[in-house]
Parts: sequence; structure tokens; C-alpha cells
Amino acid sequence: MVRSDARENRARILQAAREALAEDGSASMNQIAQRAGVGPGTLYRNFPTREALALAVYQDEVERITGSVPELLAGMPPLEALRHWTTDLVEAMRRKHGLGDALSPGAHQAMSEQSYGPVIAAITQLLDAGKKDGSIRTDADPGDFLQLTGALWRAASGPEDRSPRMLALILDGLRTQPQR
Amino acid sequence: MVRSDARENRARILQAAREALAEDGSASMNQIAQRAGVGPGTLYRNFPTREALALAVYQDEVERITGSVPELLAGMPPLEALRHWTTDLVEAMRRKHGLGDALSPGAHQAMSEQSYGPVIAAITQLLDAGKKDGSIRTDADPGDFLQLTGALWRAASGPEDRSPRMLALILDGLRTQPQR
DNA sequence: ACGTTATGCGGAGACCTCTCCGCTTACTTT
DNA sequence: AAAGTAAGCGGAGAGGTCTCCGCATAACGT
Repeated sequence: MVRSDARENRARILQAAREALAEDGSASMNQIAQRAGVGPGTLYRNFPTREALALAVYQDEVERITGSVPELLAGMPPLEALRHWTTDLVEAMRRKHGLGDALSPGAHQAMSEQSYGPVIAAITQLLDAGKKDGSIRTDADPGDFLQLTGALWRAASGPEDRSPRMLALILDGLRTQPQR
Repeated sequence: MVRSDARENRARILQAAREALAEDGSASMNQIAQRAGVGPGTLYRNFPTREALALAVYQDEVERITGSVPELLAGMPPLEALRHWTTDLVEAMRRKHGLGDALSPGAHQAMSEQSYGPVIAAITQLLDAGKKDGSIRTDADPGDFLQLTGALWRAASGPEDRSPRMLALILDGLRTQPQR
């Protein structure tokens, strides 16, 4: 059974985090807890890491992005779809400050299936489409790709945005046929 | 003029950090300062970030790695040299806990030229050799490559080491001619 | 040798992350 | 309605990062 106050607290935390992160991307966990009117303990029990919180706050966005895969695949070849999708993802991560780190699974603990799963699933769909039509090498691994995406995010946050060039490089590595 | 006590303090900090990091890779900055017999302020004045300190401590190692480039290039084709070099780098970063983050320039501030430069220089040498003999595409950027190396490091720290597969992918992206 | 000066010291302290645990309280059972 | 119970709360606090600034003192001119 889920206690009613627990449900309300969770909602209030998400609301507070949404506001606080919108105002200041680097709002502290303490500030968010205070704003939500709960203790730090409650915040951390609901969201063990800052990343888990950020991911929950932006879950709509994550869903939007992961959900756009079929549409992309319908309208263009797999490799192009993958490029667009990844660009979208990186763009969203940059806009929503703090989301980026959430997608580096190896860094700390394995992310919860809940939030890490959909992203991997989306990548898997895209890669599989390319493997099926022969444009993407069959040994491409979704986890590897996500990991590299983390580097893209970091690159996009820098002064000069290297990410398009880096993405092109990665995609060329995924190809079966050279396109150069 | 450099004050003598300043010079000594810097040396003592490096010594203490070397020992402390050898014993426990996640030794706190405070612990290191205490061990060196200086205040936290002095530690942070000499090494603004944990990464700067780690890089200074392992500078020999960094020099060894960056210095091995000519030898590698003499003994094998550029792409192979690049693979070996990068594997070495990732391996060293994994062994010496805490070095890895130091090589992600975009993450926080631009790294000091002193420490970031040699690594970029080494990569530049390797890429240039490949560009010259036509095996590496001419638009390959050393900064991009370093950034991707950061992802490799993170990948190597995880439970399963994806880094060789990821490196292969990146190198295939750098190629001018397909090799598959 | 002796002031003068400004370089560098280092600890107090602001603020952070994250944990632990005694108390509160929503739900269940009778 | 009353009592039982365990889920959940939240604050105290341990330990961390990093800054600021009054004070000590090394280097220099005389």
C-alpha cells in the first residue's frame, strides 16, 4: 500500500524541482527539499541521486524523444533517423540543464530500469532498423552508443559545439558501407 | 619571485597526494591537505581542482604516455598506433583512480595549457601521421577525439569493459577507407 | 642589520551531499 | 471506535568542497 502523504510528497517534490531547476539549473538538493517543504531525507528516499530527480522531472520530454522513433524511421533511412534522434536528445539535454549526466550509466550505479530502459529501447529500435536493411553493422551495441552520447552532451556544453562533427564520426563508425 | 615556503609547500602537497591517492584513490582534498600539513586554502591555491592535482601527481605517467608516440609510429601504421596509444591511456586512467575526469576539458573550465596541452599534442601527432599517409580522414579533430576518450574511460570503469569495442567503432569512423 | 611590502598561509565558515534513526501517522484489523 | 503496526517522515549531523581574509613572514632596498 502506498500512503497518501507519500504520494503527495512525491508530487510536491516534483513540482518544486520543476520550478527550481527552471529558475536555476544548479539548484541544490537542499533547496529543492526546502522548497517542497520536506526534509532532505524524504527527497533522497524518493530520488536517490540528483540525476534520478532530473530524469523524473523531464520524463515527459524523455518520453517525447523516445516516442518519436517510429515516426522518424517512417520518414527517412535508419542512419538519418539515428542522427536526427541523437541531435534531438543532445539538444534537449543541453536545454534542460542537469539532464545530461543522468544518461551516463556506468559512472555511478546502474540506472533504474524505469528511466534508463526507455532510452536504451529507443536506441535499440534505431540500430535494429539499420541492421535489418544492412546500413548499420550488426555488432553495434546500444549501451556503447548511449555511452558515447554522454560525450556528445559534454561536447555540446563547451564553448564551441563540437557535437555535430563528433556525431558524424560516430555514425560513420556504425556504417557498413563507406559514404565518403 | 617565488617564495621558498611556497615551493616547499607545493612539493609537500604533491608528496602527500601521491601517497594518499596510492592508498585510497578517493582520498578527500581535506585529508590530503592535512597530510601535507597545510590548510585547505593552500591546497586549493596550488591546485584549483581535484583533477589538476591528480594530473600533477601522475605527470610522469602522462609524460610517459604522451612521449611514447614517436616509438609507436615508428613500429606500426598510424591507425594501429592510435589504437595502442589510446588503450594505454585508458588503461592508465583506470589504474590511477581519478585521472580520468581530468581529461574531460569541456566539463568544467578549460584545463590549464600546462597539462591539457601535451595530451592534445600527442593526439595531434597521431592523427597527422594518419592524415599524411591517407589512412585517416583529414577533418579529424584532436579535441573531438579526446572528448570521446573521456567516454571510453567511463565505459572502462563500468562492470563490463565496453571500451575496446567502442574504440574500434571510433577508429572505424576516423578511417578514410573501409576495413570491414 | 633593519624596516617595508606584498606574497602566501591556513583556519573559520558557508554551503553542499547523503545517512541514520526516533517519532509520527495513515491504514488495517477487530 | 480503538488499538496495532509498519511505512514514511524529517532533522541532526558527519564529512565534503571551496572561499575569504586577517596575519605571518620571505624577499628586497637601504
